[in-house]
Amino acid sequence: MSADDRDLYFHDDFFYAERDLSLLSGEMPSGAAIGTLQPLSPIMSFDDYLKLDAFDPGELASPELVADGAVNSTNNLTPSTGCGGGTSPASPRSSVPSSSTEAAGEEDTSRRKKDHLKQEKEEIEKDQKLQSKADNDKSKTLSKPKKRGEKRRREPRFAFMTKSEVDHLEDGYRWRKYGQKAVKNSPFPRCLYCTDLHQISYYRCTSQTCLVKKTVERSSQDPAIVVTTYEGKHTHHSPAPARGSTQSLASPPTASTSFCHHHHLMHQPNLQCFLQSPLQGFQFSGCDLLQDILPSFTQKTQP
DNA sequence: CGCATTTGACCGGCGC
DNA sequence: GCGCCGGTCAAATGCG
Repeated sequence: MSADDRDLYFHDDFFYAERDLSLLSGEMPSGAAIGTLQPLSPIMSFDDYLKLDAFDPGELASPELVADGAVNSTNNLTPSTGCGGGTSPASPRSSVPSSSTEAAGEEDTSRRKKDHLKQEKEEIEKDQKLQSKADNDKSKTLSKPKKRGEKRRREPRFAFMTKSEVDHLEDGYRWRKYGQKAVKNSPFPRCLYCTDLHQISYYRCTSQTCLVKKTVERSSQDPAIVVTTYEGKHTHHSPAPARGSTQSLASPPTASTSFCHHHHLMHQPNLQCFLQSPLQGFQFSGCDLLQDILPSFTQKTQP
């Protein structure tokens, strides 16, 4: 990335941390964390945040606020504050609590209530599941012993946005990819000029006792931005180092990048006024073009 | 050889 | 009730 590119994305008043950079992607020459969610302390880095013992999304904010797009209430896009203007509030390391994934959720309160009610039941089921899983261990003798009927537990989630060339950012923990899907949630379900789908990757912490999951997707606004959504809480203190190197943690830039050249070319110039607010989500400054291109983001409704 | 990734199939929730 | 879609599983494959 060139200096010009940096200028393109980072305004004077938009804070980004080089430290996060190096942490998040060792091989990234000049990539930058465009913003990391910072619910606790504006000083704490992405890395610190993740490793924090007290790291508990459920405690960072009430479930109402954190769980499943709850932040939506504060995720309204404020129409603009002038490009450079920067009213980028407060916390420098601003974040996008409710990224495309979250925002798209748009779960209503009833649904969250449901989830809440189910939570206890599901937790029991989950424990049982884990138990049986441990029992079965490697002896998966049965072809499909998995009981799929059980409902999933919805952990509080939160998202980080990071400008990175790699999809999977190194956060100190080991992750195992267990799925990848093309999502339609994106404002660009399909590129106008090609048929590439906006894809999302699903990762799980490799620690057997840790149930933390995360999803990684390219920002719908800027393919150069990686939106990482964490779900759950690490139950272990020492993140296991990647085997060998960071290779297992960070896939090559081209490995599973979901954006197409068109996106990249088309939208980059429009993101120069891209701002973030920790509590208010995105802020677009004088980016009419961007709003035209991202109607679903600037407004909830999509044509 | 062991672990990670890929990828198609499958499942469940939700909206219409 | 049906279809869509997000999320997960698991066999196949790749890689160190």
